Amino acid sequence: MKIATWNVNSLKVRLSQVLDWLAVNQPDVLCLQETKLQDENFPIAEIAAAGYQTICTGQRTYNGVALLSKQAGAEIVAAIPGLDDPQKRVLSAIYDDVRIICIYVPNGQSVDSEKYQYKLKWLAALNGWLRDMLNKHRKLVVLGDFNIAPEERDVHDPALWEGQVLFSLPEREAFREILGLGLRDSFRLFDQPEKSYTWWDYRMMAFRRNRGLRIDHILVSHELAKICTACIIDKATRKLERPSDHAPVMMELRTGC
DNA sequence: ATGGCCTTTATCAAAGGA
Repeated sequence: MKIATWNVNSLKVRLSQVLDWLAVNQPDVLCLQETKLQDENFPIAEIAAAGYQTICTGQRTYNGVALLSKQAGAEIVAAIPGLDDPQKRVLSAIYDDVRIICIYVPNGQSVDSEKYQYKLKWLAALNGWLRDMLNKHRKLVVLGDFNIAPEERDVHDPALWEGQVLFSLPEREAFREILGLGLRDSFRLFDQPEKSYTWWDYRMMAFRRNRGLRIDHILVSHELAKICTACIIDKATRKLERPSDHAPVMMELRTGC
């Protein structure tokens, strides 16, 4: 079972790239963030023609998440219970017997902003929800754009980023606490190339210079970590014309189907 | 050096992203 995540930074702009990527990589489930589409404008027909079903929850201009899958998802959840949040950042369903939770964590803007406080509050609510979900689902995947680089090796220039949003200690601590609930960072279950990142700024030729951050993650419960066989970042999409600033991340499980 | 680039929108300037 192949499960992937990709912040596409507007599905309207990136639809042809997503369809190409599905055809080449054949994931069972692809989780999208920053679709920036209201549900009535979602390209369900084009995605169906490519052999994928859609579950989406979107809003105009900002945010928006979706699940594209070969098989139908069940028991859909589209918000963190108990968190009053109009922003569309969460979507979850069960595929086969795996509970998949797609998230788009708030960016935070800067550590002295209200958006940063919202980010920390959002992460605390996510933590509480994941604790409940892990109690109910031994086979659980949490993936998406976390907007957090967990460790120094996930940042091209840790000294430059020290204390900055995406790498500040409170954010990294929130990430660590989520792992502490009983999740593993699937990317780090395997040997990986040094300086592996998932996001590069559009400016300053950041991709060409590999000045990036690893902020998109696929976390797996301990039961799934035992059958996880690979996790890769697909940098090829970042070289396309009009790329998303994020690359897809894909993980594979040795499952029965 | 506080910019740079990309996307969206009640557009031709500003906000948000990361």
